[in-house]
Amino acid sequence: MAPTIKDIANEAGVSISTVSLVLNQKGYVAPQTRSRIESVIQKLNYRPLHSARKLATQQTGNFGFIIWEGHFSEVELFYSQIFLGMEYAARHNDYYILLTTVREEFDPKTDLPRFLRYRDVDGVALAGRVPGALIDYLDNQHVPFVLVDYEVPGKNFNCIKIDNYNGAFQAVETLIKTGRKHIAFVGGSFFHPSVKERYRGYTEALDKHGLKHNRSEDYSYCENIETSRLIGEKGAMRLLENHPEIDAVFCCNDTTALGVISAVQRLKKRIPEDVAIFGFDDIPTAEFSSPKLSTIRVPKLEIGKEAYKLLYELIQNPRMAPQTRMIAVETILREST
Amino acid sequence: MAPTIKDIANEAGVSISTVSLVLNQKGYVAPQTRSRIESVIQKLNYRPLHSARKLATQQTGNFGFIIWEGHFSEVELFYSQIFLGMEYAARHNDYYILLTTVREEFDPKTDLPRFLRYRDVDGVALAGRVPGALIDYLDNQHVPFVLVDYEVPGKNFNCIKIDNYNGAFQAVETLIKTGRKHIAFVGGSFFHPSVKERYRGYTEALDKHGLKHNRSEDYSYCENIETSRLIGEKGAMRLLENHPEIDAVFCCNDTTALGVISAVQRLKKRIPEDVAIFGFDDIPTAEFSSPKLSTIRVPKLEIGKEAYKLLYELIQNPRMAPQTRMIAVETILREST
DNA sequence: AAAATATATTAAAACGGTTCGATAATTCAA
DNA sequence: TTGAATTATCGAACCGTTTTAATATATTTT
Repeated sequence: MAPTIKDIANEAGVSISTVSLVLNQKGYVAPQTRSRIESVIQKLNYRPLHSARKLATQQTGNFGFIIWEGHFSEVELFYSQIFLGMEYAARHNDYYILLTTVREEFDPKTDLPRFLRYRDVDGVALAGRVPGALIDYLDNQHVPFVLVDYEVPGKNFNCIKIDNYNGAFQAVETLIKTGRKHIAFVGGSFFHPSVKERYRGYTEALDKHGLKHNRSEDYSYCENIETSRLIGEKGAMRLLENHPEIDAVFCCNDTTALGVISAVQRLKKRIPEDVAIFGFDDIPTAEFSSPKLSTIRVPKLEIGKEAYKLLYELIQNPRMAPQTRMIAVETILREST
Repeated sequence: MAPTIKDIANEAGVSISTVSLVLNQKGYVAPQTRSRIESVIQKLNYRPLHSARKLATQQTGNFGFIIWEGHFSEVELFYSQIFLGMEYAARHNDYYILLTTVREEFDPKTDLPRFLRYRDVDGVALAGRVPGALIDYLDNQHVPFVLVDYEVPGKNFNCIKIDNYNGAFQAVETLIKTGRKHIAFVGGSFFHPSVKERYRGYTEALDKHGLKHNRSEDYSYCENIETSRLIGEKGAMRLLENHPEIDAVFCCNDTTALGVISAVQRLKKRIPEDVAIFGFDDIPTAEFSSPKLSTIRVPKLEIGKEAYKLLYELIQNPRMAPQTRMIAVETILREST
């Protein structure tokens, strides 16, 4: 059997209280006692039992990570990477991250994730767009939570945001600086605040450089269909057929951009000579597409790490005022521009 | 505060033992007592506290899910889907799945996942190829584990296998039946038993139909480089340049096939008229590539579910003899053949 | 030198469940 | 009718920690 705190206490000739104190670095323990206990711990390879510790401290030691079922599969590895970032951060700490998905038609009565029903988490990270009913539930039940890459307009929740506006602005400005005059926008639905922000970055970059004529609705294509890739293909087809003068496309994410690439290639136009293409996210595939995709790198691991940190601080200090943390992005130039 | 078992007992006018009995459906409880207790539980929305229960039963209530760091990112959503399958199965039960990755250069001394170091799991699922040192560790420490989509030659471990041989055989036979005479093979390293099996299915299908001349080494390309996609591109390039007569390529997985597709398109050959392409796995992207990819569907969710079930049985009956469960695959015909 | 403070250790009471064994009431078999 | 078996309930021990408050000793301050 695995040794318990009692075994350590006996072996070291002290009470279990003292062992607990060195375990948690609390109170006063004489230096030589401490080191004696520590060496016994080493020797017996002792680890405190999670459930016992959690029972005593009245914490669960878990954070939840919730994502739309569709997102987890569709948006490639974007959210998986954010999850990994959280998991990495949690490794240096005493928390486990429980990943689960919720269905598109979410009803808190029946679809509440198990770890919420059983109160098995101390807090929750919500990745990407997430059912409003879920957010309301967490808010009402006072479960600490942070929104990751999402926000609720008009509400002041804890969130980790990506600097979508500046990323888009930089991307489009880069396109303009390389001489592109007719820059189109292709993306998903404006339901997602990130898309909105990226679109805003796009338009304001155009404005700054006096390319207002790009801003007609004709130059942008937004639709909410099954997959981002399909949006890219359909969008590129329609825009390029109606407007052969288009010489660059800024895409609202990389998956969409991959769709655009394949459509442009089918139309026998050269990339980047005839049409330059810019993505957003820097998913792993972006580096291996042909041509390799220029994009705005979103540091996904760092986002996860930041989400973890915020959640952790929230647990330590439950009355902390909600805050927003903005994660900077980086321009990555490859072959598609 | 959340109600405890004591609150339920008081409210129902019984002892906590009795409440515990109905909670766990054990022993004898009079029908009317049971229903009285149940309605109190309903009314107060009581849930037993995980850590308390786990402390008492001496179980952790967790299973681990371990995967190479690279795999989780590279092989698209294959393993994420298997994870999801496990998570779905666990939902109807009392287990949580803790997902973590291990580095390529794994050393049990320093890189042991936290939940193993702290003995926080009752069992572990290992997805795909996984460090031998990790398997040895689990075996020595008698941690129940199952290999998913992997096996160790010569060792009799619990595992969930995909029917790679028959899948490959079917795929190649399908190609042959549509008149293809020169069928190439492109894939990753033979380090992975699945690749070996798929190659065996490939060769035996050729043999059965008297296409032995395909079997020269010239018709297959295997390399272990960064990404499967790149393997596909390089492989297709080399094979098609040296052997213009090749009229079909069987790929060891879908990601590789996507690489092959883009190489073939770059060589200005038509798919499937000039070259038919067959994948393996049926990753989500397969349905949205152009042309859409014909492939062998591997039921990833089901694999996860089966892994969970096997692990669960293993916990119930620790002295169960190691067993292998084979998951059947399905041919999916789309546009690339 | 006495009082106050800091250091060191521990016994015992939680934390919220499960389970063993005792006890009592009821049903069954001989 | 009696003894055994079954049904029903509960007290108490236990699971492995943390934490509070008490006690003892050493050190500092007045």
